[in-house]
Amino acid sequence: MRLTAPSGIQDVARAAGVSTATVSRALRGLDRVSPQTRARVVAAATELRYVASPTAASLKSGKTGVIAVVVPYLTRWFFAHLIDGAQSRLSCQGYRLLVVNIGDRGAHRARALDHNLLAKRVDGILVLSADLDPPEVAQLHSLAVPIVTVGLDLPGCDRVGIDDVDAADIAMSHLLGLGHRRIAYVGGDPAHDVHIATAVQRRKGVRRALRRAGVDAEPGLFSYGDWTVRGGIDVGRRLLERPDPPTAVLAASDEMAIGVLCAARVAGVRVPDELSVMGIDDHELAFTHELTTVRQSVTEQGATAAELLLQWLNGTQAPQRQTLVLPTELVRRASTASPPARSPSRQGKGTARSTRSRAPSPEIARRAARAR
Amino acid sequence: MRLTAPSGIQDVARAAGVSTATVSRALRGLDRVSPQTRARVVAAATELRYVASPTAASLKSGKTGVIAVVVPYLTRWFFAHLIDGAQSRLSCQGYRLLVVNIGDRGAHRARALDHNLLAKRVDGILVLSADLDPPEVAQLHSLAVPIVTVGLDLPGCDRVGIDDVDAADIAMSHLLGLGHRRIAYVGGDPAHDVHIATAVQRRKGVRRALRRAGVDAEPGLFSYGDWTVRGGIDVGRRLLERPDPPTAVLAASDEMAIGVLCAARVAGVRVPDELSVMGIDDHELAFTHELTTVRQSVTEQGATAAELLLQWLNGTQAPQRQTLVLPTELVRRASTASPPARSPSRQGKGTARSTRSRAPSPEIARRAARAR
DNA sequence: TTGTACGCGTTATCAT
DNA sequence: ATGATAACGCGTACAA
Repeated sequence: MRLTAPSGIQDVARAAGVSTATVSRALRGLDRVSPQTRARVVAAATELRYVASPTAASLKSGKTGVIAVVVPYLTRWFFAHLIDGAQSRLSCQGYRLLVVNIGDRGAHRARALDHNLLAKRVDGILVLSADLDPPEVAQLHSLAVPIVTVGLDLPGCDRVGIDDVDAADIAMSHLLGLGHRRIAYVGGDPAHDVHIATAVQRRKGVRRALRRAGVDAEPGLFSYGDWTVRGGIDVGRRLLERPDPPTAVLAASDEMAIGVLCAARVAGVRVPDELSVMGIDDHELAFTHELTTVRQSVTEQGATAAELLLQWLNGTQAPQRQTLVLPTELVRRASTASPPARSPSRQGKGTARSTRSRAPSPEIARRAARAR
Repeated sequence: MRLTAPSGIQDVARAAGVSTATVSRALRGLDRVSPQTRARVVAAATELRYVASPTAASLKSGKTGVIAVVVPYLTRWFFAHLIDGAQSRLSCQGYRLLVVNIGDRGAHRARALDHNLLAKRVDGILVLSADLDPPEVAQLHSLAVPIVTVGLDLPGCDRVGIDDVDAADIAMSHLLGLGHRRIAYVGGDPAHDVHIATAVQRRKGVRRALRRAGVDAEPGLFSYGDWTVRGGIDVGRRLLERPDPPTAVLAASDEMAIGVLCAARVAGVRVPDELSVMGIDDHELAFTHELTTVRQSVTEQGATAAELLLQWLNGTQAPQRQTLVLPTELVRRASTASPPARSPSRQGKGTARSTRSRAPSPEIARRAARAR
């Protein structure tokens, strides 16, 4: 009952009339301890408010019960949900979660990932869509603990993610299926997120859908944003100022799509009457803005990654060194519709082919419909 | 260069031709080590890629370099930003951050806060607006480490927050200043967040502003939400279905305000022409929805709380056991305007006094203007 | 300024 | 099923 001296394993051993070894075994639920003995030990431990020192336990066992999650941002929707998913799974199994925020390129990164800060401190690592360069990856590997990633490939690591090519294809096909032909794409900058496949993959999906529909990919309608609302506003404004604005915009993230929506509002362009807008993610913002999008369950990706890591740590399952692909799904809302009847303000210097037919091809329609 | 055996302090001592004690002193930057010796030791340590085992160091020193942040949610805007602010400050000082998500009332809470899981594991605790009941608080105190809170009072702990009464007053005064008299308030449920002052304080501010303006607080216009968009939608719909709907709605959070906005859209009520809506927070959603709100810097609150904790841990400053109040600021956007000209559909069973004059009193106008 | 030696509080190995 | 004891790897009085 005294608060002064936290009791140690010896105190419990004495109180229960057994050795420290038995206390340790009994309290950790190991076998080869008689029920009566265990009961006595547990009683004594409870009485003395004994809690094993995790530091001492780690020193001997080499296990810390801590998993590091490496992320570039904490506040963005995508990362907050990844962390949340991982956290819930990890805490169920008694693991604790250490947040490593490496931020957006810069001096902090080196410090955050410094070998010293993580060495011997964590049992495993979750890399959540963080764009690490080779030296940084090497640092993580030098820690010699299991690593599972979400959204990027790391040699020798399990990976969880969605099929980004397909997600973008689904989105684009939805717009094509509605009859749009002048569709702008606001992607992630592949020159920025060098080692993350997302930006590249989603653009690939966009091109695939266009190709299948027989629509030329006009370079002027492809632009980059920084995945944020603010970035979407900038790109959206530029697109709407064009002499031959698109009838639809697909953004690689909901946040950028919302930015485009804001730009349209400022420009007085009605959505979806004059402009269709859609994103990818199904962010909370997408719902409140009635944004059509392609849903991915980010929380589940985080949880799945954690699950893989735990299986590895428990020895239940060896690393498979391959990607676990989670599903995506088209979510239709009010921000997309068929393009306006052919307006007179068209036929700029744009595509050579331009629009050919209003009705979507059967293939496109089927594809656009399949996700739901 | 070998990856097989991580080198220990003895290896370094041998390589540098000194004792382990000197290695320890040299590497941690303590004095009483000659520059030459230190250089030799550092060289040897670098060469051998030596990193002191944090577990062993903790066992001896009693310090872990880890701070626990206790939160009820990870993904909500408010909490993600608090964590972000705290994290950036803590990592600057070499502390690491352990996330403790206690969730929303239920079995998980007990487990997450269990003495065992935290005992001897962290040097300090940040309680970020988590609604802990007395037993839970006792558990935290039993860990015998410094605690700093954001948004709630804990006996003997420093606290960081905003003046919630004032924030709500500013918001309400803005609406009153615009000429609104039938103003609904969507608050947080004080019966739910029992130990968090926010819900109570903000409602107090609302009442204060109404009283100052000489407007009766009609009970029917006061309702509760769960701080989420979804909750705001429900409340908003009910408010708009009333025979005598309000001309303005103030929600205690931007997320609920956005919900009201969604409800208005569904009901075909134009904002701000027919209904003014405002929130409190300055959430990212507020900007994209052009929502008028009262801004609080949540990131800064997290950072400030971390700073206080660090001062305490470094012995720079003793705990002051008082609240550090951060400023708030009115942000005018397009969701608020003067109420529509007296419509014929009014004069229900409502207030006895009802509207008295269109022009706001000088006091109200002054107050509404002062925040910016 | 530097080295020696003990202890931090467990867990794991062995013997019983 | 249980007990004795040696690590685990470092920090730090204290001695030199």
